[in-house]
Amino acid sequence: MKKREDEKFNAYDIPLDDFFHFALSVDCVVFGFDNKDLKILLIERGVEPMKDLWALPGDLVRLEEGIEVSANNILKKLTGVNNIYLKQVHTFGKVDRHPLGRVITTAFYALVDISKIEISPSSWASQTKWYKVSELPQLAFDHRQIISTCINQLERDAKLQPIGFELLPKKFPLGLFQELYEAIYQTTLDKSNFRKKVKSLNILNQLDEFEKNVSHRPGKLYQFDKKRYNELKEKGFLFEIGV
Amino acid sequence: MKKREDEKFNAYDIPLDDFFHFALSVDCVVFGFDNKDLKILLIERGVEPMKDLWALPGDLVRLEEGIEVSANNILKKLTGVNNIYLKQVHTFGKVDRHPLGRVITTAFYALVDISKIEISPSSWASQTKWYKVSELPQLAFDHRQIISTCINQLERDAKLQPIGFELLPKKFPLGLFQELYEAIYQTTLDKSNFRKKVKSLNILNQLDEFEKNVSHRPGKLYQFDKKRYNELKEKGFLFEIGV
DNA sequence: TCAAAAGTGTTTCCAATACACCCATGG
DNA sequence: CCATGGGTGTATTGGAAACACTTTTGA
Repeated sequence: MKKREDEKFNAYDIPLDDFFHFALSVDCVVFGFDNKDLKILLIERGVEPMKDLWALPGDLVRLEEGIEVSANNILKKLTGVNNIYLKQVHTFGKVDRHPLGRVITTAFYALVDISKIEISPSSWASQTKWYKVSELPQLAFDHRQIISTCINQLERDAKLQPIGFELLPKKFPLGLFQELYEAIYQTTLDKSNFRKKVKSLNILNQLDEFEKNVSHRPGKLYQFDKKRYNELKEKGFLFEIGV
Repeated sequence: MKKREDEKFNAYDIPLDDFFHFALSVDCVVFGFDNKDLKILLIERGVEPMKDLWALPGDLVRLEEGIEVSANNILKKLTGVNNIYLKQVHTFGKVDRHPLGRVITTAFYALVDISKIEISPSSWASQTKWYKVSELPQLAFDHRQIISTCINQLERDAKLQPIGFELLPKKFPLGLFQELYEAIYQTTLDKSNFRKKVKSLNILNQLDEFEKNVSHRPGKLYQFDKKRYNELKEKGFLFEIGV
């Protein structure tokens, strides 16, 4: 890092060094889908400030650490899994949003297959819990707003990208797929029409396997065809699913 | 601002003060529409680093200044106009993206009516110029990437929101409106169908005025009906214009 | 034999698309 | 009188939406 003590900069003629006193944090809105509900993973903070309040998993970024790397590290700590699907959504920078100083935070959302993930509380989290998006507790900082922004973004993204696959097991019946979209859009969809539409997208592989241990006719299992999806995406193809 | 010299924080057990050495900047991708082309406003940097290179208008954020406020101030300086349409797009935080230290930057795009805006170079800009998006010069920092991200975002937004109105004069003929969307989507659209679609959205007021001084049949002028737009938006109405 | 969800087929209807044509103005 | 873009009408078609129906499993 260069010396910069007596340089001037910027339209205000303020010593350059005065600008280098921000902290940057990363907060992750981790979405999961479970039992017909869209859920978010929250932690109970184990450190000050706002100790014991529910909050988003997040952390301060170190000076030599990239933002995306930092977000990935948080999820690695929490789930043990690397390279979870992450999308940067928005940066929140209100002057007084953090009691310790000028901390701006960049919010990401993450999508995980809730059935495959084991959560392990870490140093800054004394507890973790999946909350339904409709039943969130009181939250620290401006995390309520962050969540709301991320939910909106997820809804918009879900309409144009086959994002849902990240939230489901590798193999899944179409009924589950539909329930997921019903949870995201908070609505109900016509079964027949939903199936026709999804199949017409040509990004699903039908398997020769069936659901097990269900008290109704077992559904065929499907798999996301990522290769085919990327081919179509190249061509500018749109994937409108649901509403 | 609180004392924090000897507190500890965060999973890494690093002194808290070590985290407060980021700088934050704001960069604006200002879009305008002129003569059938989508254009971006660039400045020639009048200050180090990267002096004399073309770059996005932007500045370091002061510690006591909000991010959005900072973006607004930049545009105010540049155009003399307050409350220009601004949208936060993405935050870029690569560790080595800035030669003076760890500077992360939040990118916004702005939409202006190019015919109503007078640009005045300010302290950090020795020159300003509107460039076609297809003919950009060499750019400072990672500004090429920032622009590319903002163009993508604009394209996506234009499909779902009547963003185009910000780029046009208050009163405009439908032909101009169509040309704008053709510039954004880089395609041509069928005149008759475009008109039908736009009119069916019910967010345009037809005026009793006509274009002047054109060497062809003058077109009727239209105005954006913001009130009606907001009503429909409340109801979750979608505004797909063009492709 | 009942509940519950899988899975399919049909009809209706609207909106996207393609395309042809006429109109008004300046030069 | 022609080039230019404004402005309108119509036929076709594909897909969205609504809804009825059959199938397969566990309990």
